[in-house]
Amino acid sequence: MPKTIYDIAKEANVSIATVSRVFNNSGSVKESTREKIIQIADDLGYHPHAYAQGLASKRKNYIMMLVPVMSNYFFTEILKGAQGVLAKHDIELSIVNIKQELHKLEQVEQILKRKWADGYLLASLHLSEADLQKMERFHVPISLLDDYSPCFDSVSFDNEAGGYMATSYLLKKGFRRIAFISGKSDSIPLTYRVSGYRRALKEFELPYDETLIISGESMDRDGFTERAGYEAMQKVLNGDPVPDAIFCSSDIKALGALKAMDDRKRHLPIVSYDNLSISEYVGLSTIHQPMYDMGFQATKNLLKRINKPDNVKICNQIHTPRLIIRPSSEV
Amino acid sequence: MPKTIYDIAKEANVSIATVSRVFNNSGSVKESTREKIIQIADDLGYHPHAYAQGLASKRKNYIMMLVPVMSNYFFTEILKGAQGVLAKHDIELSIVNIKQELHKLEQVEQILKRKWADGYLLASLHLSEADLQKMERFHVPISLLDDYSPCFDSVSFDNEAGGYMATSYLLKKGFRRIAFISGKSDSIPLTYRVSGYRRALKEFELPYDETLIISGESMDRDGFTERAGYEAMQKVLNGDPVPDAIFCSSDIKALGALKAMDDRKRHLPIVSYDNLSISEYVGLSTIHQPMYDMGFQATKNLLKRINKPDNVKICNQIHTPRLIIRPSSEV
DNA sequence: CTGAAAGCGCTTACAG
DNA sequence: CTGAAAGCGCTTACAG
Repeated sequence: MPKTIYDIAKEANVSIATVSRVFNNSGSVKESTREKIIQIADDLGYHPHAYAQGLASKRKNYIMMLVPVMSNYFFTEILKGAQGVLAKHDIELSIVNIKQELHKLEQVEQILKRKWADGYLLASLHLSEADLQKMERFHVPISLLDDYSPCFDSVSFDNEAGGYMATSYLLKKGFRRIAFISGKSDSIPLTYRVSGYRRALKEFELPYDETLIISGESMDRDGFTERAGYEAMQKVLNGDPVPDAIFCSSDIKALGALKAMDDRKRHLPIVSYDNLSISEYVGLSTIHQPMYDMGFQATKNLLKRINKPDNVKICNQIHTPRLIIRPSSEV
Repeated sequence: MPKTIYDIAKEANVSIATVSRVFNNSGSVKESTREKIIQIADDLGYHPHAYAQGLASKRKNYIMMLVPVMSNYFFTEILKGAQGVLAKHDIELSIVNIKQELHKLEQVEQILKRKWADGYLLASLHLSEADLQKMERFHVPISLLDDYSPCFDSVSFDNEAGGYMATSYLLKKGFRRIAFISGKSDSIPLTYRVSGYRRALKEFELPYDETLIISGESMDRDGFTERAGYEAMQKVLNGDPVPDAIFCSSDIKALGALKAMDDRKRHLPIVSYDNLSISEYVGLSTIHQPMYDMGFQATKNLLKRINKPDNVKICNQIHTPRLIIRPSSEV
């Protein structure tokens, strides 16, 4: 039932090679026959089969983006950045969700192996360096986003700087006991944020007290949920003495933390992380990261790598975040 | 460089047919040769090429989900539902973002034509019935989610009932002038919600006043943004007289509306729509829709349709939403 | 249990 | 400007 290149060729009295050429704008085809072929293809509803093209040509004009939990609210911005680049290239993009629970590496390998796409954007996957190195044997273009590796193009954030900025802001306002609402303890970005937090403390000649690093119990989505933030904040408020201020590792958790404070009628200044669009509306001070630009850059890197797999030298970009002050820290 | 089925066959001293059989668990293969082949494939890092398999077998074990703006926060739940079904089937799922700005139909057709997947899940696309009918000529399994059509399997919500529930709840509490914060006026779900709103008014023998249907100016993401909600709420508060209560078409907009009220220090009871996870934490009364179940059902429908394209009769499921009361409506 | 061979729907040198 | 033909990496009757 679906038409093939043969149907079109027969109808137009040309060889399939000619039909192929008009659909690829490759080789020169007489204008009149080109028009005839386009016309016939339209009438018959013909469109080249993606798999046949991919198999025959090695070029798929298709890239895949692998991301954990789609709920990363800032993901929308990354996506827009990617689409900003792709719009002019006639390349399709699809997104594959990598589940947190299972072994991430296996899921990623599973996709790469099957040769679905010309290249892959790995976003916020936070694989270990060792795992990332294993990706090299697939010899497929890969571009990292919100992750760093010396072996791949990457666009990442300076999480240490973010942690430092948030913490030193609170310190400068005179707060001394600053709790850090954390998450899964082996999270790479969180580790860096804690480093920044410690550096700020050190600058103020304050001791690092690890009992101030606090997480909730809920661990779905790596503890990046309102509930986990709520639980963590309850612990904070049970502290003796109660801390002076909070640095929270994500806006979503901060929402939970705010509610915990409301419920206990006890309000501590809080700075969080991500600058989701909702944060402006709940008045949350937070660390902003340029997600759109990241998506844009990472996609550009990938295209470059697809076009010249080896000629381009590895490009590692690091973006510095920005502190945004809103009422939540001005209590 | 990448290995093919021929490399494995040669190494194992068998034909490619045999290798193919072990990778498909089809046909019987002597246990010892099966093991040998698996072993060799592992050593050489062989994995079947998705495109070659798809082209040769017609079966791709791949489905695509087409969705507008990924930012639909409730999308996570739908995705989990879909994954719940797929987990046992060894079928891969990817997500393609359909941009709102451009002609949606063309984008969808572009994907369907290329025969990427065994079937497609169209979620919240809200294409017109006429557009949906055009999809039939691709003869490809399609399952609708948050949309209805007599021509395709679908799982949808009763938006009219949702509008009715929210409105009549406010009416029962004694409020009489109820504003509806809307969005893009041609939105199909919004049209139904307004119908429900009107039905509730009628039951209370109140006139329908279309000046109470209010939208913001911002129209990105079809007006489903905090900003649009903020703008709309400003208009509401400028009303003369100011309405007694608000029915808001989405939680995200309600966040903007709440801020507008805070800024004006004027608090009206509000019920909104979606029950995002954040809503619990900001205390928003809202209409809940069973997103996980929907994702689950729609995916089941799709698999059924893929396996028996014609034998299964079209299944249209409609879910009734549920009102959740929280502080925002209890002012 | 296994192999030879045709076929899936394209692309792309090569030759003219 | 155009065609014949080989090839991309698989699957699947068919035959044994």
